[in-house]
Amino acid sequence: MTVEAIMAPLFRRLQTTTDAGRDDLLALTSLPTTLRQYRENQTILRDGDRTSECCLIADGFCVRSKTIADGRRQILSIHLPGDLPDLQGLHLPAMDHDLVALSDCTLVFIAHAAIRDLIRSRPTVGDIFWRDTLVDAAVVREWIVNVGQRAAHNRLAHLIVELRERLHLTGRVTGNTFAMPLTQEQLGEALGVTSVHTNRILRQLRIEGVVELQRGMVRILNETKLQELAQFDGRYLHLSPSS
Amino acid sequence: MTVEAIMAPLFRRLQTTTDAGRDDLLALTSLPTTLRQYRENQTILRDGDRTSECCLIADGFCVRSKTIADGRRQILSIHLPGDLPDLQGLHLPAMDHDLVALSDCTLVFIAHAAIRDLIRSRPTVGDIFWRDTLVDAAVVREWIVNVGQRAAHNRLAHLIVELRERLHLTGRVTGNTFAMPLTQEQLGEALGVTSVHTNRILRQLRIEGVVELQRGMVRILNETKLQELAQFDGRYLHLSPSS
DNA sequence: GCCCCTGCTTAACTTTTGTTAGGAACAGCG
DNA sequence: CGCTGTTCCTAACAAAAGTTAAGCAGGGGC
Repeated sequence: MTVEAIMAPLFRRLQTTTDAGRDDLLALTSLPTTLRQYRENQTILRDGDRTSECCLIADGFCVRSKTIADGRRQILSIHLPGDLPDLQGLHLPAMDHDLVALSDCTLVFIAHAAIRDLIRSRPTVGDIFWRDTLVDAAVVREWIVNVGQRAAHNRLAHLIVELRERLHLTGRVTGNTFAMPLTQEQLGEALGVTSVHTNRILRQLRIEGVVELQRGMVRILNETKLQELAQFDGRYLHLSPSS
Repeated sequence: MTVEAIMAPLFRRLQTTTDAGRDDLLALTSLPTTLRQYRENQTILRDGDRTSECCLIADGFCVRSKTIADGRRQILSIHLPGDLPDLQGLHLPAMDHDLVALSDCTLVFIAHAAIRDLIRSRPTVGDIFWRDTLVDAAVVREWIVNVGQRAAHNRLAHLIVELRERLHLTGRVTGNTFAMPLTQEQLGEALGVTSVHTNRILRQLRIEGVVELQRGMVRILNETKLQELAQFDGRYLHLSPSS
């Protein structure tokens, strides 16, 4: 896999969401990287780990999650190709959550030292990365709203729309279908409900002809109804450099 | 109010949580600031606002919140003296949530331009601020776990302990008492439950002799029981520079 | 001192969600 | 091909939380 192919989703995302210059992106390709493959369900980083490198998702889906004392688990965010899910490690030495591969994944790792060097010589890259962690935080804030205030079926609708918007950025939506490789159990952990209840909601949405979820693929059946349920306002994704 | 008095809580916090040098802190005092007072319940920044300055809380409590279409509101985080609750504005031009004064507040505003200049001349200050936004994000992530997985009384206990830990950083806890100036309605908005249910939980905790909340002051009656309920693991606060 | 407003408190009732417990479908593997 | 383990699906029942509707308490303004 070439560096260009690995970095493609990141570049595509940065090109539309930031005003990174051509030379900034080029500088990124010169970073030394280590490619690693992960299997479905494999833990990439564990709560408490101390990291000396950051990872970029070249392919596959990952989640951040936290497990509390009684064994319950909460998924904190879903990460797609082009995401840098542990960029915070640059300034927070210890992980405060797990990073897990949802599907088989291709990740590349970049040493913190190399990133720091690049930022020192090119402060704009630092600004782009800082902004990236801030958008990430904005997504996490909206996640709180979802889990805290919306009814379960609205939550699911909102998550589906968010994921579609973010996948669209890197050209991973075809028609009304896209990948969302979470089991109903994991979906429940993301939404803060049990797997039984997730199943109930999915059935309801299927029967009402809103969306269908099969073998990790979402198919949107009725866009209008979906929008109505999701009440999605994508400003928090900060998709344009000026937002 | 002198610059020193205004910056004191920020300095105290940075001194224990980062390895900011004396000269870095000194450099902060030289930033031009504008002092503004806000009344209880006054909105400081509105969802959608475009900012050209950041604020530092010198005194009082603020919250970030989001209101969804049906009028429900979710509180996303609580901010204390020494916090920079809209530092993200440095790289995200538009607010994606509200910032509201919970109590009467004293804030100072610092122009983005001045901060950017300082960061350019002192990259360490940039690192400290970046880290600050990352810790903020970590707190928000834990908030998801709270709202998503814990039962309502555990949520409240967790919030109380978190707040105490953070207030302790700037010496705002005396014995087993500290300020938490949220109405039961607001507490519900923070925990993702209704005000009626908040009242139920508070009554239960009062009867069981765990905590008492009166006129915006928390009084911890039984530390052991509180810990048991909160299952608090403070690593996510990243209180030491090496964590 | 009284009024008014906000916040607190409670109860009765409804709805949502969790729990427990199965069985069915399906994929991977020997 | 049949075994095994996971995921999906469903139902019956229990618990948690929301809704609605009151009355009460206390502080600020007149």
